[in-house]
Amino acid sequence: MCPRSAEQVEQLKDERRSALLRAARVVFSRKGFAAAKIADVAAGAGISHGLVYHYFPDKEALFAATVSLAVEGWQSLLSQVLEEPGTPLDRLTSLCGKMIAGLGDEPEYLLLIIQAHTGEGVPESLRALLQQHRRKVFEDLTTLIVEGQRAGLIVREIPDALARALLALIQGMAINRLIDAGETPPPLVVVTRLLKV
Amino acid sequence: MCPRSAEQVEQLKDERRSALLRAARVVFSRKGFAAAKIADVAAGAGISHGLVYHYFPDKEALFAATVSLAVEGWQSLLSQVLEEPGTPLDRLTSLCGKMIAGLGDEPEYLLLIIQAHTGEGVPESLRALLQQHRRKVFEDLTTLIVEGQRAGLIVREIPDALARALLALIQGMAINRLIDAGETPPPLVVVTRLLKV
Amino acid sequence: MCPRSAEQVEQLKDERRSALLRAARVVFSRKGFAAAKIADVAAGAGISHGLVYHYFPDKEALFAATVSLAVEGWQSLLSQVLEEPGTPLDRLTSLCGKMIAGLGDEPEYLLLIIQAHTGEGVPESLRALLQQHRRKVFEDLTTLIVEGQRAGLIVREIPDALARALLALIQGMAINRLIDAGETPPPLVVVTRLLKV
Amino acid sequence: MCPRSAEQVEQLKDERRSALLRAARVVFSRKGFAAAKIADVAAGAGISHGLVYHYFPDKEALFAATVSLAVEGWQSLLSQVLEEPGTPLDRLTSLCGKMIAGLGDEPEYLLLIIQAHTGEGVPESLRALLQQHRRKVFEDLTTLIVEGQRAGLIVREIPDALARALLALIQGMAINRLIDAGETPPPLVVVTRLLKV
DNA sequence: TATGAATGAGCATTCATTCAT
DNA sequence: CATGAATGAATGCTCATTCAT
Repeated sequence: MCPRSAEQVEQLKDERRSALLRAARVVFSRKGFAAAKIADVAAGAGISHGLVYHYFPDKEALFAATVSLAVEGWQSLLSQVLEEPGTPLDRLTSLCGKMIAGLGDEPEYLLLIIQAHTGEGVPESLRALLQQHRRKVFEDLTTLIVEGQRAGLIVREIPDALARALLALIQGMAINRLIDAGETPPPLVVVTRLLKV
Repeated sequence: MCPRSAEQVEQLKDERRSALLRAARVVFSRKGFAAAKIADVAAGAGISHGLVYHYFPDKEALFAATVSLAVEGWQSLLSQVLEEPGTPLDRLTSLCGKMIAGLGDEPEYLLLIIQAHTGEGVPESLRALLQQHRRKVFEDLTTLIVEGQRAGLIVREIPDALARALLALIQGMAINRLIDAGETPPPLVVVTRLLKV
Repeated sequence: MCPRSAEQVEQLKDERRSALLRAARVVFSRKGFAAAKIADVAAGAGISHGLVYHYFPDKEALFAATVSLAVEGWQSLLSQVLEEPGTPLDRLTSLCGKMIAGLGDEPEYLLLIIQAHTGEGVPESLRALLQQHRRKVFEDLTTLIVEGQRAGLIVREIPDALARALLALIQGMAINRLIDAGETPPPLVVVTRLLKV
Repeated sequence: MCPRSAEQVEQLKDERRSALLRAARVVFSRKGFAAAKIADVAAGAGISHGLVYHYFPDKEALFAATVSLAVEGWQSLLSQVLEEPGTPLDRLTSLCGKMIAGLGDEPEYLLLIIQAHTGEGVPESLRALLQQHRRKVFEDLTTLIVEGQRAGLIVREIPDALARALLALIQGMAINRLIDAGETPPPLVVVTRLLKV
């Protein structure tokens, strides 16, 4: 009845929703959409499987929300880096550093996106979101690379090819992180060798 | 009954086994172990789903055989390249070229290995095989890299880190190939920038 | 705490109980016991689904109460008509008229009784109540019919058969009312043709 | 391999399909769509629940097929009677007789149609089929009644009202048959009293 | 051998019921 | 008392696996 309680209830709901999404990120990224069990996600979030359906209408919606969150995380990371000071190469280096650091905390982001791309039963709307996201990332990367090339800081290869290689490298690192959690990723200086003149 | 017939039968069996494994490679790599349906694989090989069980005892065995084949392909590619003439950098370049070319024909190999690593229901023996494979690949790569560094052809970063980065790049390219079949992979010269001094 | 409040509370409870039973009548008669959702009934009564359990111990009890009410309505209609003045045929005609009129307001009574008869999960006690009710209705009807026959007002067919036919006709009309709400039931004069000499 | 075997297999499939539809008719008519369990139908047909899905894609399709069959049975009965010789009253009497006799063997037909009309989760196409069926039955009955009235054999009430009453009576009898299997339905002569002058 | 009918374990989803607030 | 979050049993449906033909 009192506002405090209502707020707390609301907050609890949000927390649980977040916990669900966190658990979903782990489960979906490791197993893919089809193999992931709602019961696993629920267990990961510490709730009963039935309760999942109070927060998301079905497995597909939970997956879509999880992937959307990952995409948003990427987008915000990207736009944040784009506004940093320094040369284009500095910014690309910062981006790679942040992505690599992110792999430590949340190695699932990239995996999720991969699963969503390749998996079955992924709704078309989600696939469209991902395509759009992919295009945006490439555009931003390519823009930075071209700027860096003009400044003479980045090697004069086809910018698109460089962007593709950079992303492939980061994604590959995410996968290796998942395959072997103990392994340390290659240091940043190795990654940026792809770009430097 | 007559030997000829028996041979033909034997040959037919082998052909079918191969067809099955080919279909399985495609289906498993795209959907993962759990989401792949035996019926899909059978349809891909042009036989009834019941007949699959004349060639493999169960789904797990079919998956294990498929992954083993992929691993063997890698191993043979690797050992073949190691015996090539030329500098260590030449050989590494050749390896990368072959792997990239392979992505065009059979982009599934790497994906399969990833699936096998992360999936559920993968038998321990298969996981062990993969670990061993992984270790061998790293060893060989590292050896080549060290040789190249001694020859002053390869940059003096931690060899293990370079090997890791190279593999991550190739794997990432395989994934992007799967996500967007139309996309052309980055050219070899971009890939080898990771290594060159 | 004060008596006034207690009374009001009591009254509120009664009103809510009635609202629940009214909503339950509609929902149960249209969907049957199994398909009816407690949440639907609660929504129909304008309360939360949890509150239903303050008024009825479980779904079965709510159903039983709903059916009992329908039975009581029938019984009271019947006993009221039996005490009316006029010939037995007059009273039967009056009964049919009231029943037909009732279909307009509350077409669910008969349906409910049918649902209770055929449904699963209906407690034995309820089924017994219905059997007894059925027997009583037949007895009363048959008595009236026999009287009417003695008075030469009702056709000399087996009284039990006439009673059965009359009830079947009324029930069938209730069903058609439910199937097609726009349809007008056959006029009373057609119904009583079953009986008249 | 031999044609005999193939035929037998085909025949077995048809038989099982029929057995399924027979079981479905019983289960659906007694419980309605929502409360009927696929497992019950399967058990009634003597097969496992999984096999049901080799014959019908889902519960809804099984229900639709069951109802369609019932509708077809009605339609064929009706058209058969319409071509019989004799006066319109003779034909109506024959129709009622056949319907009453049918209640003995397959009391579910009418109930099914009722369930399909009132139930939840019934696809719109099925509902349309039923509406159309209903309209056709009314038309045919009304035509017969009008003819009979012209011949002076049937009472001069509103033909539509007579048709409605006749159908309601038959439906009510079907329900009572279901409620109390032991009970004998009213004799034909009582039913036709509705019509005769 | 080859087929596909048959079985049943497993998972997504729903909903009656409970209970903390 | 009133709410709706939480639980878990039940049910539709899928699919790996078996086996009669």
